[in-house]
Formats: sequence, C-alpha cells, structure tokens
Amino acid sequence: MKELSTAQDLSSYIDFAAHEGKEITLVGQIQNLRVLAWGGFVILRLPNYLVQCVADATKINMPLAELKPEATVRVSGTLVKANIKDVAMWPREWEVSIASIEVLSMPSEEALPVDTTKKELSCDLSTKFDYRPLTLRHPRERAIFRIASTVYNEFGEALARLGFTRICSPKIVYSGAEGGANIFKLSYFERQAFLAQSPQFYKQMMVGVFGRVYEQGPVFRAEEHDTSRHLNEYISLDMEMRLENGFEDIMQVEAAVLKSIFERLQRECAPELALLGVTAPSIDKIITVTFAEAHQIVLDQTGRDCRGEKDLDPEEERVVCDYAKKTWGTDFVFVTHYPSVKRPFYALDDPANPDTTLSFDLLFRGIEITTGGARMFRYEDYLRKMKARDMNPQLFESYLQAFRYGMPPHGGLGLGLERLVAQICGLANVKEASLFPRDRKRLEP
RNA sequence: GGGGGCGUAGCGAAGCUGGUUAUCGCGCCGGCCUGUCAAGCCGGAGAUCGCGGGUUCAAUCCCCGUCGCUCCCGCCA
Repeated sequence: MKELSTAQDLSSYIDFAAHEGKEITLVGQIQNLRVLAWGGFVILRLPNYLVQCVADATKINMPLAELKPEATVRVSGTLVKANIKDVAMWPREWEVSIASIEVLSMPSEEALPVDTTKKELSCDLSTKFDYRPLTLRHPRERAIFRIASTVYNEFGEALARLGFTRICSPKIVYSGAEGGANIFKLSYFERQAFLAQSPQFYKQMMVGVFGRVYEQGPVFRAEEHDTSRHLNEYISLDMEMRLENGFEDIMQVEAAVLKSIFERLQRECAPELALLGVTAPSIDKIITVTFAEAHQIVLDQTGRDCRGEKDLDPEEERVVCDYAKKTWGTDFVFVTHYPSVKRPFYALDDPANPDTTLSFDLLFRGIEITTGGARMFRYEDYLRKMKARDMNPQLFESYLQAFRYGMPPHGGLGLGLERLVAQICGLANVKEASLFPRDRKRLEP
C-alpha cells in the first residue's frame, strides 16, 4: 500500500514573477526551434503557456540541432527577463536561460505531415482534421479550444449562480424527441434505441422537479446536411426554467449568461483572443424583433418580399443581423414569434395570435445560435396538439407523465456551443470549433 | 435530396486556347549565421500532375466516367 499526498499543489499555474532569477524546471513539447550559431531558442509548449527558452551553445549539455519540433523535453535553467514580440507567446516578459535539456521522447517521423511551427496552419480543412492530434497543437487551434472551454464552463457557472441545477439526461433514448426523422438508430440489446437529438423532454420533466435546470452535452442529428454551419454531433448548451412573467424571461436569462461569458473571456482569455485577432463581443441590450418585423426589414433592405414564407433563410438572417448592427449597434438580435407550423409540437402558441408561437431564435453575426421559447404546460394542450399533428400520445407516455402530474408555465433554450465559439473566433466553418468533428463523411479521428 | 467549385512532391499553391527538364513557398537533408520571435543566407533530395477511359502525331491541360474534398440551398443549433 502506498498513500499519496493530498496536500501538494497540483495546479499548472506558474507564478513567473515570483520565479524571476530563480531555478526552474519545465517539461513540455517543442513548439518551435530556432538554431543559431551561438545557441538558439526553444519554444516550449506547456498546458497553458508557450515559454521561450534560450540556449548558449557553449554552456548547454547537448547541441540544439539534435532536437526537433514536437520532441518532449525537460528543461532546467534560470528564469530571466525577456521582451518577446510574438503574440502567440505567453508569457512574454520572461524566458528560461537553459542549463540543461533532457529528451523524454522524439517524434518517430522524420518530417511531420503539417508544419505547426508557423504563425498560421496552412492546410485544407480535411487535412487539418485528418491530422487532428497534431494540428490541434498549433497555438491558434489551442486558442479556439481554450475559449470553447471557458464558454462551456461559464455557461454552467452563470446559470448555477442564478439557481439552476445541472442535470445529465440519457443520450440513449427510446424515441425521437422532436418527432423528426433525422435520428440515429442504435441497437440496444434485443431492442432498437436512438441517440438523443436533444435533451428537450428530460429538461422539461426536470422543471417539474427543480424549476430551473441546465444541461451541457452532446446531441446527435442524422441530417444529411453538408454545410459550414452543421455538425452531426455537437455540444448543446441547454436550459429550461419556470416562467414568472412570460417567455421574455428566457431571453433575459440568456442575455445575462452571454454577458457573463463574454466578460469572463475578456478576463481570462485575453491572450487567446489577441492571438486570433478578435475581441469578445458584448451584449448590453436585448434587441428583439418579431418574425414579421424581420421579414419587413428584409423587404426594406433588399427589396426581397419574403413575408409569405414560414422561415428565415440564411441570407435573410444575415440581412437582419447587418441591419441590427447598423441601426442598433448590436451583434445580437432575438427574432420572436415564429410561425407555429415551423416549431415543434411542444411550443406554446401565442394566445393573441395562435398561428405564431411564443418562441425565439437568437442571431449572432449572421447565424442562428439559439432556438428557445415557452412550452405548453397543460396535459390537455399536449393531447390536442399531438392529435392535430397525427402523433400518437402513447409513444410519449413517459414524457406526458410530467404534464399529467402537473407542470408550471415554463420554457427554455438550446445554444450550439460550436456555433457560438465559431462566431466569437471568426471561424469560417463550425467544424473548426469542434475538436473531432462528425459530419456526413467524417467519423475519424 | 438539389446545385456550384476544386484534386499538381509531406503541406499550401502556380502552370494549361495541348508540345516545358512541370514552377514557387513551407517542411525535410547538408552547410553557414552572437537574440531569434512566420528567424536569415547558401546548397540538395523529393511529383508515374486523384483514378479509369476517350480525342489527338502529342494530354497535367480538351471530353466522358469514377472516387475524394469543399462551398451553397433545403433542414437545423
């Protein structure tokens, strides 16, 4: 038996200022190497740093030329002041003056398939994904996923502060939530099951328990779309809450959560944002336009009359966003009151106009990142709506239990993590905001 | 499900109204360089031009097919 210490500091945080002038030992992978006649530089990649180390050829224990990018090394030396210009580096005020280097591992290939030492990764999307274990090591790729990590964490933490309870619903399910046909089938012992395309039913059931819940997890869509804004598996940031005043409550909570996310990005991800050349957006006001007003904006701005249509197409969403930016100075527009026919059966119709629903989409820089709205909460309403849509209530037995036993007025939303991150980072394709994207063609790596 | 574009060394690209020794940058290999920061300089190796067929004296280039990638629409987050 061996007992390990529970007292040691397990943090990867390094207090560089406190180490100045002192001995320091770092284990990291070589991001880049610059060998000069007098010695050279080793850029070391650590969990959340990129540290420059400098070597004097006459003092170091081995020639730098024997090293190569992606070798894992243990560097010992002294932390000294430096002035580093490269914005990919962090920190930039200190470097390690190397005393010795020990090689722990070397890449087995003579040459790496893509060059990760340059400012930009110059390769096609498919190449980038084919070599994901390598390409993700590039500083810009790391920056994207440090930002994604922060967005994911703050979504949960901001909601938790507002009294929401985190839930984890099953991803193996008995029936398809939205009623759509685009659901992955799965063999489950002697029966057939499905991969959840949304935690919708479970988060509604859980509103009957906690009143305010959230979930962050993967959802699966078997849609054959093949575009720069779709994935077949993505991370859905979901919440569901009792409504005190109206479906506007949902938008207010979402705006508050987004605001909190962007402020935290500014505080904690400044180097990553700078590296990507972007700034965190801000959401200081909540701008809403109705679906009908959105069509009017498109008509006024472009002359295209789409007022009869039941949805906004991507081009119209871009027009509405451009208009909102120009007119109200905002990157975010909530479009409310979508037609009932375009919304799932559980959407709550607007009593003032039953052809529309008390629902919304949130558009961010030209793309829709959220769909949300109020849900029906009376059992009879579900039976009526399901009958009208030729749905068999018996197939939704366990879901409908919640309403049979009584439910408060409630609503919620789903936010696509990759879409949000892609828009923050200015990425052309959502897949770039996914570590290992799953699309129509890709199941690997 | 429908439509557009692209496949040329490990990576990214140029070339083509048909005839070249198929070009450039990065990476790789060798040499040089006292502070680099997308380091720099000199030299070298590396490509049956995605695959199959056709037209032609001649195809990387034109045509047909096929496979792969990418973008857009529908649908969605």
